[in-house]
Amino acid sequence: MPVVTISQLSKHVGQEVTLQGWLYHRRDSGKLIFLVIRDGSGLCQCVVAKGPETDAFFEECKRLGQESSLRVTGAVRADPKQVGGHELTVSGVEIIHKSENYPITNKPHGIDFLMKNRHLHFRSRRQWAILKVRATLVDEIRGYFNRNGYTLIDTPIFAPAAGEGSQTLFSVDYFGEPVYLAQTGQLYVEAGCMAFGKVYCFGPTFRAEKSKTRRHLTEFWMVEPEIAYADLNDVIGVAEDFICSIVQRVIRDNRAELEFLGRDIARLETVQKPFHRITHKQAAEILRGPKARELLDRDLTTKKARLDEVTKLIGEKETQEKGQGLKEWQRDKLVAELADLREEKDDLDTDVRNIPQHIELAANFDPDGDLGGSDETIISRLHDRPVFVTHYPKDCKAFYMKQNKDDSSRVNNVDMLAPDGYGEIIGGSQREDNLDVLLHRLHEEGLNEADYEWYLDLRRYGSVPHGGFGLGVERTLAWLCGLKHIRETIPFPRMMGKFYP
RNA sequence: UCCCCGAUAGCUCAAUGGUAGAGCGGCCGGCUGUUAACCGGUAGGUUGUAGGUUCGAGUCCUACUCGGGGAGCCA
Repeated sequence: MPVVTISQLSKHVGQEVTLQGWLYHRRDSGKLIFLVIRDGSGLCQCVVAKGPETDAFFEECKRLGQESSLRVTGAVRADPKQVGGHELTVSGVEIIHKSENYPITNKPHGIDFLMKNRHLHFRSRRQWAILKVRATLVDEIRGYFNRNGYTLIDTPIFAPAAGEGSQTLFSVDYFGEPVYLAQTGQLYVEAGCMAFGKVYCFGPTFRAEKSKTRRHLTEFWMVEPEIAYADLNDVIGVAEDFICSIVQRVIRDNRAELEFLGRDIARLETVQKPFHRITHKQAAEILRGPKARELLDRDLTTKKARLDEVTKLIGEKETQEKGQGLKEWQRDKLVAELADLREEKDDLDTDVRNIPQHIELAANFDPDGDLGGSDETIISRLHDRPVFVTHYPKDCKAFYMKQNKDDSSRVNNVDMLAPDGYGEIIGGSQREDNLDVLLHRLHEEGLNEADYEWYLDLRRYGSVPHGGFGLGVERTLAWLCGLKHIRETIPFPRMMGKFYP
């Protein structure tokens, strides 16, 4: 009997095939058993009817625990009502392993429990869908640069103390000497572009910042292209083209997953060239101006109204839930609705508490300061496409960024803000190619020149204008999938104080 | 580092300071088309830890531990 994957079932309608997978869900009804099988490519309901043909395994199937592994043979039937659109009428079952007491059930679980069971958690549909999109995203990242003449340069993960300066890094004992886990491959990739013209590095990167938010991981993946003979405009052009390419590829290859995740695909389809381009000065004007104020005032009013509404709904549903004579499914529905409402209420509570501060921060925004998280959200929400913000004050940026020739207080850098408040997913710049200016900036930042000798060589031997950017894979994926929390975007998230499993 | 919230059965949650409960999951039984199936039965607890207040603490107070969210910092 041919072994096929569930994703290929449409080619085998009417035929007898074998599936090999795991039991995702089981229901039985006396003389019928419904086995929903998962094989990594999809889900398929397999029906075992009591009869002479199924006698050998019927009773065993009835007791089979969730996530038991098995091979199922049967005739394929198209059935649009079923998950995946097909159903198998079972003629044979081979049980490989009986699983008992699988911890993750079809009822709601808390996030702490799910994260402790992450090694099992990503067997479930939603997590599976997210990680399928991740695989496409990663493939397109590599594909985009490979197609466009970039050479992959792998940069070291053990890095000497000299990084970008201020950030907190993880320290490792390296034969008795302290080294650090790399927080960027950027300086190395600059060396690469002088050898290969256009290069990129792609790998994990590490930050020891004590950030406990839905946007932070301590270990995350970043791709960093670097281009010789490029100015800021060239860098922005590549970033724009690259983002469009990623979005189109994911829409094309993962429409079903995005739909399952409830992502508004039409919203993603609006990601087209050209993106908005504003300078940091223009951003400051927007933040301090009436439009930002109006947006936040409107936000506060609607959120307050919704908070009252949600609070009232919770009260009503709690009363209903305590009432008598409810069917179980009615109670389940209420419990699920209550959980959602309580979560929404928590979010609204924090928003209502934070918005007045955001109003303050925006109104008093320092034109010579960095954009805060709330400022980025305001800017991105006032635009219908991704926004490039350029020319930040040099004091809040890294030493290697190219000083602007018209305004020496600014640098030729760019941050790209994703739509819908997903924040900064790209940060890049043209690099300082003048040795004297670079040395001056290095000293200004209080960095040790000796640590950077090799890097300074790049400006001594054939220095050219060049630049590049870094894109955070997990934040990008959270945006593409419309997720609230970055921890779902990576198979085994590493967060402050968490490294199991 | 700072601020807010939380911890009760394997899981999700209840319990005006007064006898710790329900649903799911497990186990046993019933049902030929179920979709988080349904119906009946059954086992399952040192209420995060340590103190304190009280006749009496899951509930109030203090500290700690762990978790969630946010600020700062960042992709």
